[in-house]
Amino acid sequence: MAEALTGEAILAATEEVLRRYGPAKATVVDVAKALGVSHGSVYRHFATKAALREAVTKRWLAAIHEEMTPAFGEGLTAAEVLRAWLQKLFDEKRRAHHEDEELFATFRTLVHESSDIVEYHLGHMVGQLTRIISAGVETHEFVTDDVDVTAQAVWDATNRFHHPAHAREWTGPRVQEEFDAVVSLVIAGLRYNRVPSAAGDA
Amino acid sequence: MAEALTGEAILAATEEVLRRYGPAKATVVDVAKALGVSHGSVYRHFATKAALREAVTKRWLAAIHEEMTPAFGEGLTAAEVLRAWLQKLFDEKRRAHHEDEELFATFRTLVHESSDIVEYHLGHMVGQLTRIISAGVETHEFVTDDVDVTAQAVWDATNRFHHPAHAREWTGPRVQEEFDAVVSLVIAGLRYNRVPSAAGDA
DNA sequence: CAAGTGACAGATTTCAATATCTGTCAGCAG
DNA sequence: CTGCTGACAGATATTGAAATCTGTCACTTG
Repeated sequence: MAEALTGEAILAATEEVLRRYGPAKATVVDVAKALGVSHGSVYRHFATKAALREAVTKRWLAAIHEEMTPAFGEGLTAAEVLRAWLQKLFDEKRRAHHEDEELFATFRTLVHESSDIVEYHLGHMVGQLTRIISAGVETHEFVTDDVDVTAQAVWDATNRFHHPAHAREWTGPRVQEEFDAVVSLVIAGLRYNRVPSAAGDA
Repeated sequence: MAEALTGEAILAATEEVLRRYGPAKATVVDVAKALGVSHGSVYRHFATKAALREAVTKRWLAAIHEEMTPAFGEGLTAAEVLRAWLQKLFDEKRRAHHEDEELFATFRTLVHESSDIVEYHLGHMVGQLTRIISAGVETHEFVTDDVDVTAQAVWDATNRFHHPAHAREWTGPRVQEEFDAVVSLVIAGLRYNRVPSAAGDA
């Protein structure tokens, strides 16, 4: 018998099986087979198939989170940082959609079931937006009454360019242009935004 | 034999059948049965089942288009007209989602197949946005280089609140608040979009 | 005794036979 | 002639029996 069976080894094997068969066909028995153990052993580490699937997705999202740290830097305006961040997110999602097709489909499944992993992911992403917007508010580049509400609004407004339900639309020739237009509109809005309750007008 | 079989009668019967069975179960034979004719007769008026389904949806969308004429009026700012229009659209979609559940599902199916009816619908909606934004540009309330691109951007930015893929999210308690935040951000953006000189921040 | 096994019950999926549906068309009735 | 019918071929959907999968647990093994 080789090394002890670790959670990490199971996750790696599951990812492999998921890539090969896709979320619809991958079974716990397949994972066990890939590891050369009985499926009962897998259940010693992960209580249910859903838990296993979520753990794999969590691992996958962690890599994306790593990538998605805002690039604050010398002489960059908050608007530039925000645009770059949103662009990177869009690029990353597009890449994942057609390169990690099967894992992406797993992620889409989780979104559909609105698991707490997804909730955590959304919280993380909106949190990064909050950081960027706060930085802009501090330099008076952006104006807003409530950074959290505004960060959520920016997330929602760019929904079409990161929500997996719209992944099929990401291949069209006009998408980048449409993305740019939305981001420009959003950035313009950040320069002079008030939440509804406090909204004055021109 | 009763009256002649008209396209209109077939559409009404189809809508009824669709409401009763839903898009997954409704068949052309069901429609013919409801009309007391053979299904061959239905094919005399509509070349395929898809054409029939699209015609019903077209009819349904026409009613929504009727409803969705922007309410320009004395003393209303373009921002007010825009917000009211978007709110009405959101309300109407939500209503349709839970009252006309089956027809809404048919519409969702069409969106998924990206038929030309949907394309027409989107064109119409973005066209209305163009009208509203143009009016705002004329009174210098809004600023933009390209009204069409901006109208599309407004449509995309509010995607989460009218795209049927997100219908399930429309029931949460926070949705209205999130909708308001996005609309406020968008309206703020329209005031300041792509302006080189003028009104410095704050 | 910690780590893994494999047989088991109930749930879910597969598969192939069967039934139904879509779309066509020759022909019938007014 | 015009509008409708009904039988038909091929495509699609339904169904139920068999196979597989999930999750459990008493038991082996080092």
